Amino acid sequence: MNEIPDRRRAILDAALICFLEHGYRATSIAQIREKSGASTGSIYHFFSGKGAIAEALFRQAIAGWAAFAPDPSASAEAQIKASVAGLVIWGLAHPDQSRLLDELRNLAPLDDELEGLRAFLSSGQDGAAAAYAGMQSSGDVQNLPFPIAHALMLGPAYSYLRRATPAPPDAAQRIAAIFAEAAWQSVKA
Amino acid sequence: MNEIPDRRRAILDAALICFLEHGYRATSIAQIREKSGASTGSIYHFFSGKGAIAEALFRQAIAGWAAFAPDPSASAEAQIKASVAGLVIWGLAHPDQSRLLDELRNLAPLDDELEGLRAFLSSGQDGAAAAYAGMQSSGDVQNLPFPIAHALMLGPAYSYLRRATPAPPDAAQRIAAIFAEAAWQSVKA
DNA sequence: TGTGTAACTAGAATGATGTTCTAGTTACTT
DNA sequence: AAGTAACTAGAACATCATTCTAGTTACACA
Repeated sequence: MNEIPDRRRAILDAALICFLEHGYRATSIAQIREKSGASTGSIYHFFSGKGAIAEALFRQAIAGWAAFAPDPSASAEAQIKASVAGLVIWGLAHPDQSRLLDELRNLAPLDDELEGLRAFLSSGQDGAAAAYAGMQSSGDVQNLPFPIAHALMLGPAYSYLRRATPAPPDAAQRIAAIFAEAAWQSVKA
Repeated sequence: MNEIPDRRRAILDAALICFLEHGYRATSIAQIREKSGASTGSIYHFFSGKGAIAEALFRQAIAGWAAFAPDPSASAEAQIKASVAGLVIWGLAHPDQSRLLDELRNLAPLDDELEGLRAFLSSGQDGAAAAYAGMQSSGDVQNLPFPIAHALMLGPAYSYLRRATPAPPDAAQRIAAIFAEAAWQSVKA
């Protein structure tokens, strides 16, 4: 079995707290070192650098959102609405992690430290593009270039969550429904 | 007339080139120093730091987009469509500057160097909120909280431009029309 | 039980960066 | 001609991510 060493776990926990509190850039290795109790050497033993720590946390956070993944056998409308609503509901329930994801997603193309994240992100992009292509060929959605369709569907949710504050579940449901409906209206055939 | 080389302008020009080429974060003061021919001291004489240079360039770039500002006497539909289409057309004509604006806009809330930019951005946000409130009270648009309406209208364009490549004017017009139409459909009463 | 090897840890050294400091030099006013 | 404010230069400084060197532990195997 793959047991995660305590040190590695402690480093990740400390880094998550620091990243949520001060953001990725403003967090120094020294802060992570002090909060985790690990030494510089230990940190660089487990991770190739600050970017690799962020990447590990990114994958961990995205797992929380993945629970809302749409059922591939559902209708195009249901899949798209579920994707968008799931993103909004998860984001409003975990605004800190949501903002961290957004920060890292935007930083990745520009920051060489986050090169590993770029590959991970573009693979996710490929999956979404394939799913949209399927809906297109069954005539459920408009025949748009994927970058445009993607922006139409998820752009509003990303943009909103960037500045959103925590919301109680019922309010989050209402807000999610607005974005889900708008997404579907924007791309439906 | 003594045509003294304008140090301030040279610094801004050099910084713009560096920021467009490597991004804000990856640009060092040393690079700006070398490209502009100014010394470190000169740079810090004219600007309080790297963030202040970015802020000056940000205001300069936004002036280019402001040429597309909608006519306040037009209908709500025309104003909203003009705003979104203008953003997309300008962004596709100047992808470098557009990406720089986006980068700085996303970095501002997280980077203490860019504190000055935060005030500037939130003042712009206030103006947009007031304009939307006016359309709301005349019953032209849905009664949505402004952060949601803003995300619905401009989120897709922001999201698209972040990854877009230069496009010829006719293609840009077509793409802009898609986003403008979607924005209006998302918020119209 | 001893021994060798790999995993792990520590913290000092390194190199790069943004910023500040000190000491000038230039331009303009009176 | 003198004074002063604007400007310039580049060394000094503090902080950061990262690398390096020298250990210490855990554990397989004799």
